[in-house]
Amino acid sequence: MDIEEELRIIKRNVVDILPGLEELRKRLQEARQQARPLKIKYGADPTAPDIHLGHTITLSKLREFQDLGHIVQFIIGDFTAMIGDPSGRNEVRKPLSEESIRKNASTYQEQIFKILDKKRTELHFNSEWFGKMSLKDTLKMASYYTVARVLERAEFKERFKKKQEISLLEFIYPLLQGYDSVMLGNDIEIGGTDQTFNLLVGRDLQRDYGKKEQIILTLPLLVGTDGIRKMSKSYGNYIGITELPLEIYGKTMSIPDELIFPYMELLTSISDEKINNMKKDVRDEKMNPKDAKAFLANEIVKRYHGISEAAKAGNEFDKIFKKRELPSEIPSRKYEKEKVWIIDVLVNEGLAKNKTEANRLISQGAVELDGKTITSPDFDILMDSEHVLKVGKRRFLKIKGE
RNA sequence: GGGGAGGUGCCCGAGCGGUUAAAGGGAACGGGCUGUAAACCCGUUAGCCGUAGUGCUUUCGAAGGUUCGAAUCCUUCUCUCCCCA
Repeated sequence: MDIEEELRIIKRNVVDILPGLEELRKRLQEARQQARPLKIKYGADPTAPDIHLGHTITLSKLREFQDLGHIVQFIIGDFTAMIGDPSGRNEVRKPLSEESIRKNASTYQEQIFKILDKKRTELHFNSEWFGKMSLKDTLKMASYYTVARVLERAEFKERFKKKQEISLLEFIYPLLQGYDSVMLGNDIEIGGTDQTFNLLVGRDLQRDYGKKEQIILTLPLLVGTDGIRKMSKSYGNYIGITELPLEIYGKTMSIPDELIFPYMELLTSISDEKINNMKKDVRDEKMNPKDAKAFLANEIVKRYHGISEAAKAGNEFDKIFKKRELPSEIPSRKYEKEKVWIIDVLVNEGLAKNKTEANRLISQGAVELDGKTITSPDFDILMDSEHVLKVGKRRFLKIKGE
């Protein structure tokens, strides 16, 4: 493949290349001459084991590198997680136990290979080297960086100005992440735009340790389904790649309209041309945004569950929300009693979190039995035949007697 | 070490002796409408009582106290932030 073509693929969706495109081109050429693959580093934090669409932007980029013949160094920050990861919030995150880290890490491994090519992936844990590091080595590492440099980091600058707490550990954190690069000797490191500073530290440290400096690729952060904050499990605005097809489809259908095209660009392999055409059609009102969204939802489900599951999810969604019919599969539950109080059913089956909520749902007209709205909580379901209970628009349950 | 500010419901944040289960916003849930679980509008959001009341219990960092009555006042403890050294 032509090197320019390779660069074109690499550049797609990338926000920034540091120090610049030229360096990247040079590194590619160099690797070709030496007939070696490039090593691409990506660090993951084992605190949130469920991979969601936000992660897939970077993972897909890694996969592209693999398909171009390069090697991915996937590093799990098990050591740093053990001492607590302070990144992000204004609050220091609790350190994780060794056990939960191990569990999270293995979940990670299962999930990343839905996207990455196992044969072209090296897996590393940073406890491999940090576990053995002496205080002397640590201090040496710390000596390479200055307080002023660390304060350059946008987030620190902000918090420093607002006089919020910054722990010493947080200060060192970027160094730890950077030291991973020193140990791995990677050519490129990729991460979200929020990681820019940390990635740059890696570059600096590699130089300080006399290694070749990594080239940095930053990728956009994905806005979550709420349309406001970045996608994150802790904000509950995420779509996980291991979720059920209908869940993924439905959640995608619930994103604000403005997110339709950004999602298409970042999360699917739909061609730019096709995306632009759709954009235009929606703008000219030739296409209903809902249909563009349905197309997107289908693409996403297809990617993680295959084409037939995607079609099924789409039909199912229309059935429930457009035609207001019953879904084709409804969980069912047996009761041995002759009759059961509606409130008890709602609570027992997890359709309401307590009796107060069950009462509220009924008074709001959210509960239907066999298509009829239940108006009073003073109601028993007779277990003479099978009944279909519907709560809200999307929760269904079949109940029957023995 | 000295001084100051503060910890309120899922989150943010008002309240600073009764009318406070606690304003407002966010989020979630429900309803309406629709093009969808978009947007918009409306409602609900401590728990309990077979449904109902001017009902009962629990909640404002923790524990005590003052008072007919406290998230609001006092004491002690605890945690956080800021300033000075």
